[in-house]
Amino acid sequence: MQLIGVLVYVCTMENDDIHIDFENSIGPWLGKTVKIIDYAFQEFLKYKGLDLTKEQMIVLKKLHDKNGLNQNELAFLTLRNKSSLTRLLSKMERKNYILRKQSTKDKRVNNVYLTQLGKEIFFKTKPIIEEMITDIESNISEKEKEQIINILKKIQSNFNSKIESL
Amino acid sequence: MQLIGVLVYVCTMENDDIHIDFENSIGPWLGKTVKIIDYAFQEFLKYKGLDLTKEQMIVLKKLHDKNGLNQNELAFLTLRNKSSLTRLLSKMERKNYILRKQSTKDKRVNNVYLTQLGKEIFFKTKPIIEEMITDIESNISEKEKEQIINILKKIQSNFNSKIESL
DNA sequence: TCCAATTAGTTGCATATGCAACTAGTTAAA
DNA sequence: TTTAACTAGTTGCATATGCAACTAATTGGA
Repeated sequence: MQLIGVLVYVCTMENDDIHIDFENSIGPWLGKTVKIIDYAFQEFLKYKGLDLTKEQMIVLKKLHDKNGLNQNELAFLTLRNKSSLTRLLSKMERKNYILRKQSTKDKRVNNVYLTQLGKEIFFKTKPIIEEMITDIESNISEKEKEQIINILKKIQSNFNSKIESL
Repeated sequence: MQLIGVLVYVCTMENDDIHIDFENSIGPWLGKTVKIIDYAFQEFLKYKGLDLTKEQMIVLKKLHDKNGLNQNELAFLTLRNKSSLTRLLSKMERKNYILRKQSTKDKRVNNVYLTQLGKEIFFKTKPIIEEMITDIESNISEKEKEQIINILKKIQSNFNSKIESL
């Protein structure tokens, strides 16, 4: 597992940047943290023997919350491009986790449903999600959790106005 | 720009999840924030007419900090797999931003250097990096910046032990 | 000295992703 | 009603990425 070395290294790495104070800015810290979490999640899924990516898991979860969402809605909820979603769903359909059903009201629309297998897979994945959440937040106080989420909300809103103005 | 709609939507979205408290956990907030930042960054680079991805920019920056790093070191510093780095460098070499030079001391090693063009591109990119950092941190106080970086460090260290124990 | 183990980098195969162009179905306006 | 504009989803082309298997070079131990 090559990346582990990388992660350990980076996490103990101090600022090596004397040109731009890049490593002491929020952005790079966010990026690294998410990379580490994503990697751990993927490892964890593999370790538990689940044939599933993090992205596919999120789709399963959204469908578990509300079965029959259409692809547009799923793309919105999972924060991805509709073409990316198309291909994600195709892979999941091939594995028989989900099912596309053309809407009778509007033939352009596909409603997406969990299959029995998809439900089972999600059921197996749920404790992993919960454990990931616990792991991320261990050693983090309730107050810190509030703090970080508030700061993240602020950052996001900074970019909403930014993107709209482009 | 399709994603903009997505971003605006998601950022005003409240917790729709009654099964697992996923949307009020740190993980998903981190993920969304990074996605938004990455997207804005990419848009910004395109807007400025730079033929460069965020990933390539990071490589340029690392080489600007220390020209002649080998691929192994670059992979470490940029937190990516060596095979991914190989291909990233190939694309950058094709664009004549960087140059691989085989080490005479150890013929297995490639030292990587910025070309003149690579230096120019980095020079043009630098203000964009600085503006991104400013954007991310606007409306964020110095104290909050410290807070979030500390929390992120804690989260990262949670996963160091986790990954090592797998 | 010579062979085994290690190391740096590449490549095949897989995933995920965005944009732009496309098809097909729907809506709205002339 | 008929056509233009829009919408949902797909596909081609591009990027980035990880793992495993590979090559070539180096190192270290018997």
